[in-house]
Amino acid sequence: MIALLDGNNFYASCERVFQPRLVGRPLVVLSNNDGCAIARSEEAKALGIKMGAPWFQIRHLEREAGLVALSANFELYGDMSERMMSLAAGLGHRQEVYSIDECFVDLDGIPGDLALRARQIRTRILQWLGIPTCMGIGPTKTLAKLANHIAKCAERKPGSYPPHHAQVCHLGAMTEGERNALLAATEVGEVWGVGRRLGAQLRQAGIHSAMDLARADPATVQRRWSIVLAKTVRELGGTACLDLDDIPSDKQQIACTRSFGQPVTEAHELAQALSTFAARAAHKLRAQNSHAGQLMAFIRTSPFRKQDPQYSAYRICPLPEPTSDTALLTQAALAVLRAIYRPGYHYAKAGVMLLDLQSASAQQLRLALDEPGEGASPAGPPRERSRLMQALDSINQRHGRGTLQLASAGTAHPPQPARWTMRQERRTPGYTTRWDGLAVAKERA
DNA sequence: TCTGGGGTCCTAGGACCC
DNA sequence: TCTGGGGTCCTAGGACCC
Repeated sequence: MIALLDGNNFYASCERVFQPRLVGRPLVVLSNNDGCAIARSEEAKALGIKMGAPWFQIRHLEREAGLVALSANFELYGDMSERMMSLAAGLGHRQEVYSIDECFVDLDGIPGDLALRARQIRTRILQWLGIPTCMGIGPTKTLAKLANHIAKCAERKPGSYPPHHAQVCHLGAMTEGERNALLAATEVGEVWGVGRRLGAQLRQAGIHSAMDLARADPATVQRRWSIVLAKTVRELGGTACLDLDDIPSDKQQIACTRSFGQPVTEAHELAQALSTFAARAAHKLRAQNSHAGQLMAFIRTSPFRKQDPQYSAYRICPLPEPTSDTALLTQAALAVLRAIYRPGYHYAKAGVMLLDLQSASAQQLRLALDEPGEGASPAGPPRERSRLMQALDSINQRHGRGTLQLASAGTAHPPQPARWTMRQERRTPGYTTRWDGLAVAKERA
């Protein structure tokens, strides 16, 4: 059996832990730049706020319905996530952290009543961390996901499923008839791996519920759609096709892209933004001990501003040899910028992607046929560069991101807000991640 | 005025190989 | 009339996930 645990309205729940006054009130967490709603409390959902709703379209609810909106505080959510995952790991022997608020746990070899155990872990996470969760248990990942969906709906939407499945739903501990009834009551679009497009196509083909899909012929599904969907069909039938991935593999690409707080027109502003993004991506790259063989950078105007002239361009820059050096990657990003920048546009977004990633420990060195020093890098001897990057990372780790950076990323210290930096007007403190953000239990008199 | 960010996997088709 | 056979690698685009 496999369990899937996820945090309810995770970002909103994280904020409520430190601001209990928000409990019971409609609450949304906004994307970067306070652009749109990316998490909603149950009360906010009840107001009809959709996932991804632009803030400017729903902000009237602040006044009319007491809606509270906060800027996303990803540092806090990441830290809360780690705490939740370490508690969830107690469920079984192997855990796959699937996203910031979800994990699969392998329950094979765990004796006793699994649903009871799940409820105990759930209670512990609620008590120790303050985050409400739901759990689904099933013989495959897809069924565990489905069970989790049922557990959530049974709790929130009375009448959708039998109430005893609320919070914890164990598909492996019920009769076939009971399980089939639950699958038949579930829209096919709710199945993991069925998105909007596939959902519409399946309904057109007369497949409306999860039960219909489970009963479909995998070979036919594979011919008509894809092997991915055929696996989903088998998984719904109880045959495991997706392994638990408990040892995360290295990323194949690393990106840092941002929408700007305000439109940007000048090349030097874009250069500062791209420098910052390249440095951040390079840091992630070093964290997984990889090198990048290629770098992609792009700049673009806003597709939402239809009255403005539109421009979007990117270029891929092959690197002379794979590297994770911030200076070399920044150089490449700025070279791309020089090639694609056109004056006269209101740029709204830019980004850097690192591609062709490979292990740093198995590096293919360049054969230096026509160069003075063997293996010489334009920035200096590779080993010293590597130590320089280690020093950079440890200083920034200790004193905070942006303490030490390249001059091309901006020279003001502390870094000043610029047109390209994010708007985050409603950000809460780093309650668990910064000394100056510690929650105050009681003010001194 | 105002619309997020970061990933994965699969497929079809073309280039190229012997 | 008749135009091989079998394979790999790469890329762009589509679909999905949270």
